[in-house]
Amino acid sequence: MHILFNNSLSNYQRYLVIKTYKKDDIVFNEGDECKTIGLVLSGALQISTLTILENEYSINTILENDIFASTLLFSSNPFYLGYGKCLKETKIAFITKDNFIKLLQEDKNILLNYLGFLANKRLLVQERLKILCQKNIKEKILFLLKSKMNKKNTIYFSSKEKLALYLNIPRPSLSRELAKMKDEGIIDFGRNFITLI
Amino acid sequence: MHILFNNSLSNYQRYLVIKTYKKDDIVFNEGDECKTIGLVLSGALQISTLTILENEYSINTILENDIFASTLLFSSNPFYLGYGKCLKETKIAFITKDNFIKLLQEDKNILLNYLGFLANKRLLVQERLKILCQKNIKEKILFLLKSKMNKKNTIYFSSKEKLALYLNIPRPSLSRELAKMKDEGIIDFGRNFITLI
DNA sequence: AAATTATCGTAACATATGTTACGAAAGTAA
DNA sequence: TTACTTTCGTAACATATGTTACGATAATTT
Repeated sequence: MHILFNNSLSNYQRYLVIKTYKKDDIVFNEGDECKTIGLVLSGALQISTLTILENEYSINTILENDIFASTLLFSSNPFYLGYGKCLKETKIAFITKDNFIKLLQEDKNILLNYLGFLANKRLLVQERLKILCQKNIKEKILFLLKSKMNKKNTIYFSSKEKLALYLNIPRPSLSRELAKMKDEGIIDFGRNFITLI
Repeated sequence: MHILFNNSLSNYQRYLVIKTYKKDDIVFNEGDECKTIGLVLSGALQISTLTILENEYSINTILENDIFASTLLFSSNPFYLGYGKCLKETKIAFITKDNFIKLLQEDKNILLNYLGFLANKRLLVQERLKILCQKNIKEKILFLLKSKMNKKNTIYFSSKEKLALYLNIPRPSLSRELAKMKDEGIIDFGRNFITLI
């Protein structure tokens, strides 16, 4: 099911513009005015945003069935702070602000879907915030486990490097702490999982 | 101006229920189902949420002209994770989910106000997230300055203790780093301000 | 003004974490 | 299989940060 539309996209043709991009195509540039919300229908869009401090970019990848610019569009300064580039062939549906408002007002399902989407996004960010606020690496790992583990007390991840990035710590620091906690008998872990004992 | 309503609240009487609480009154308890969004019209509501890890509460204060439970109401598990207690006499307007949806669909201004409110909330959280992701205290302080300072390159705060809490560091660590940066000639600071040089 | 309380700066010390480098293990491709 | 690349664990070292305590200063109350 689509994140916004319960019915087929074709029912909403008059509200949206669908564009198809090739790999490395630029979707928007830094400084462009943000006039539309964007739904990634397929492919992957990489958003690189200039950081305030240095001339570096923080990177965020929008995958299939996700939405971008949803916050920016309704903020008081709706200009892109970075650029968006496609990582592969990507199909995006754009909806102008006016059309989007119409959709939200006319279609209760879309409104509910969108409010649910925003709630989920916010919960994800808040969870990360809480993890980063833990006072040391051990607590970060435990918090992550308790909030994300399944019924078998296990979390899975693609790589330790990615996990360390999410926890905002260097990978060797993560490895060291995991080894220590395994010694203490608190957890077990493998190449792509951690289990709480 | 009110955060949701452009006109007088009395125009929306049939959509909302206004309650007045005394100091220390409980507005909701942990485990209660969240069926309404709440607008704090005056006073202050302190929300204490149980943390996952320990039997501790994280505290969040909702002041006049702010909204609470806006995320919870549209999440998949809408039950309060903590309790809400009034810090002084407090007036709150409650709107049921159904009524709130009606308001959003029928009144374009309310929809826009609410989307703007959510956007601002999200930007605030993201900004804090970015600060916490800085690799050391100096960078945290600089990031804070560059994102929040006024035209005179200055930020103000109520106390160093509060600032340290926001940066998620101990107060003495903040003091030490500020002194160091003052020595280096990067900043100036006083009891309730920091200026970038 | 005096007394009391809250906020803050400072220092000494302990320690958790960052940094760097290297070899082992796993994964991938030829 | 072999060669190559990526991911990972480990260790040694440097350092930033946490912790604790105490006096100074500012703010508040009496």
